[in-house]
Amino acid sequence: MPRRPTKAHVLAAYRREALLGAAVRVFGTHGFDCATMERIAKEAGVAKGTTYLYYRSKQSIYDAALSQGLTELDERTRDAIERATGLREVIAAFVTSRADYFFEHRDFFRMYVSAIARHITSVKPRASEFQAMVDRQTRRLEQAISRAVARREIRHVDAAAAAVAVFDLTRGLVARGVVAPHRADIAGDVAFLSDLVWQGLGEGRGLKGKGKRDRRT
Amino acid sequence: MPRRPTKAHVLAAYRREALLGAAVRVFGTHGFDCATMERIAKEAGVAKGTTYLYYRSKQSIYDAALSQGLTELDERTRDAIERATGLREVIAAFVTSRADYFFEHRDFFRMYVSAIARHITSVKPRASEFQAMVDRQTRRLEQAISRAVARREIRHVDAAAAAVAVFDLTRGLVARGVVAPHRADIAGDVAFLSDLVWQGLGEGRGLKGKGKRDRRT
Amino acid sequence: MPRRPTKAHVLAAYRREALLGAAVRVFGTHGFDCATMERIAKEAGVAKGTTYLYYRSKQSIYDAALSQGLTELDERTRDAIERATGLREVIAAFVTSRADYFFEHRDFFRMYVSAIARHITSVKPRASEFQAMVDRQTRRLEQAISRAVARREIRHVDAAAAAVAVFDLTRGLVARGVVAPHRADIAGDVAFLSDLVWQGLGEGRGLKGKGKRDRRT
Amino acid sequence: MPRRPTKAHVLAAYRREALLGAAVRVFGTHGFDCATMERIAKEAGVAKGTTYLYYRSKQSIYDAALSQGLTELDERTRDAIERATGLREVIAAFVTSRADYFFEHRDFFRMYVSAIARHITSVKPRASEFQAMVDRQTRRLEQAISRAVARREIRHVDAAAAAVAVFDLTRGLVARGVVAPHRADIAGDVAFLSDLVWQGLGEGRGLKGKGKRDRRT
DNA sequence: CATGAATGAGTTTTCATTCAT
DNA sequence: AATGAATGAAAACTCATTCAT
Repeated sequence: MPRRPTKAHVLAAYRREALLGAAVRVFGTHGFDCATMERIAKEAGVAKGTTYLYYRSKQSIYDAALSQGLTELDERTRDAIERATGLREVIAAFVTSRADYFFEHRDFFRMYVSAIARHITSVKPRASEFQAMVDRQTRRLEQAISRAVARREIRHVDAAAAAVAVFDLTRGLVARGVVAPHRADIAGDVAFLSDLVWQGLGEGRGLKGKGKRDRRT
Repeated sequence: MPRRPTKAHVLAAYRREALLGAAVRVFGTHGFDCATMERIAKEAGVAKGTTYLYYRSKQSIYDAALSQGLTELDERTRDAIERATGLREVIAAFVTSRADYFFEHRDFFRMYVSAIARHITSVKPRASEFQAMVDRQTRRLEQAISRAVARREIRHVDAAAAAVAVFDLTRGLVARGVVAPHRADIAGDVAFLSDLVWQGLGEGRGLKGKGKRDRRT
Repeated sequence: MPRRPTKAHVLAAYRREALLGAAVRVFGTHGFDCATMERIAKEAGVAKGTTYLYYRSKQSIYDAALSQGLTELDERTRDAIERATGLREVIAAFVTSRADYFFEHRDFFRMYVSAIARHITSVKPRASEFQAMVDRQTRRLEQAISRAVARREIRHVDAAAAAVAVFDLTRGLVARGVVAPHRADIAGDVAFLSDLVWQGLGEGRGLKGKGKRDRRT
Repeated sequence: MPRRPTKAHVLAAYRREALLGAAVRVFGTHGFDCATMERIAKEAGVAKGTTYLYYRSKQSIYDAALSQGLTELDERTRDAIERATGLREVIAAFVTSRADYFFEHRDFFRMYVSAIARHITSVKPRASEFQAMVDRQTRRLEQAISRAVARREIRHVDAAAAAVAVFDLTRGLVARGVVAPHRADIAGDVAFLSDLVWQGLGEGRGLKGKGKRDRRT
């Protein structure tokens, strides 16, 4: 019976939110291993033990923070893409919305990058869940590209490959912007990448091609 | 009189090499913080204390391993690029040589990615040295692009931006190959990216452009 | 509002006290370098990690233990001297109060001696603070001697030199009592030293003298 | 058949000497625990392993160095005392010769002090041997005092107590000179102490006395 | 619910001692 | 005899997690 937002429920939600924000800041500036529960708790304004009332473990608060950020990011990207018409606009929307989000949440971007590193580093663990979250990020873009191919807006490319290419380019763009915060021409960078890809996907000069294949890892 | 590769010298070189290899494996599969000197030592077939006869600290063996790999990688890329004629071949050579190197040394790639994460996570430390090593990786590609622009082989683009784009695409390609080792069509991926960029850099259909600017951060 | 000796405060004070006591015992019987935090913790009845909740480092608990002992010792000496009238009584009070304190706290004496050795061994470190603590020990005696000279109770001697002489004699007396606990005639020893000095400071038989000079190092 | 100083024997003697000197320097400036065999070896100009050809262990080279220094010191004191006539001269000779020796060998003094601390700190170990070496130091002075009592040169005091008093005063004098090397009036200090004791031992003003007892610990 | 004191496993690093060359 | 590479035990210190209040 999930009704009536009790005072307790409100407080609990507030706490979880505060903890998640603190977690992003601390994990983003220290990395998983160097971050301490003590620091997260202090940053969230609670006692160390309280943290464990809301999250089972360090790993679990890390996962929650990561997941929340990725979901938010995904929503932003989805909304931006939905408003776009034509692949050219979709690509620009994808790059822009993601870059904007990350520049607004630099700590989250740091955390995100280190999560990827953690994922690559260590063959074992719950790879699939994180992988799935990341895959979802390119899903919509991939679909837009497929449709563009179908309606002959662009040449016949592997939509998944093209999507991850845009994805990778965006990540690199943001990474450079985050480590060198003084750099200015983000808008120019975005435009450059969009054009590069847009033109790269057009009917071109003697391409050796690459047929449509299933790209899903 | 430092001549004559003494037996001792040979042994020492062998040990350093073994330790570096072990370090790459362990750092690559555990990350800096979770890697233990004990494990590195065991992996190298020596006792824990021995490690410290060759490297002053955990950080120092990490740095050495990273630096050696990046240097080797750079040399491979340089040689491949030098053999190429025309920008199209240069780009393909860059992507191919790096992808090949990383697929031959997956553990090093893991270590490399986690080094980047470490670099992004934590604004403070000896950023510059690592940054310089990474920058060097794109230097040659950037120069080739500049020359291609000068001789009108491609349109007038920001060479640095184009170079890091290729760099980022390559990294993404490799990352996917490393986490999903079963995937097959590496050659196809390389061709796709090369084409994408090559065509993207050509004289194209109504680009909104981006003038030449200094991209150096 | 730092009032009300909370239950927590009492417990913390108790812990600090227990740890200090344990530290004196362990440092006293093992010396700084051979003492281990584990042993101190066990001696205090807590876990290893707990020690670090109360003292930042091994050095810091050592300093605290030493400082507390020296302060207590100084207070005892001061009280004893204040009750004395005439230099003869002052000297006896100095020797007696210190000897009593050390015999009551043999472990602290051991620690104290090894602190002096540490101070002498190694020219570099935070010498001054420890030196100041030690210097304070002779301050009051020196003043009493000065006054005795002024009122012609004793001959015109260097008060500082005389004070450290009494100080050194006391230390030797205690040291012998501590290493050979069976020895009995402490009172006799004290009397002997007091007399030796008292008579030594009187107007004597053809002294080659030593004028008043500033003795402060 | 200990004859013919072989070349080997000479070399060995030289090595032992060099190692002992190095040991005094290193133990004197670092204390037993912080001194390393490596450093001693380097200081002596040999390899680490070589040290173990001449001394079984760290403890054993420590003991040897200490013992040699104490023996030398004892010989110097003995010679000085033998040349003296009358207790007053004997006392001055004792203080002077020891102070001189220590000021010539400050590192040895440091080592000596830390050896005493080690002896007091740790009830267990081969106490007796070191104790014996130290006791020997006061033996001759004690005998001279006994004779002086016998011939009524001084009042009837406990010779052993008087001897250790002089001993302790000398140690304090030297310690202050060693930690504060700039201080000048060593000669003045020596004279002051000699006078203090000499007069203190004379027939005095209303002493409460202390009978002759066996002082040997 | 919230707290924060307590725990102890785990990590890096040092160094006396050994031993093959 | 001399060397110095190798060893591994030991110790300070950190921090995720628990639990009594």
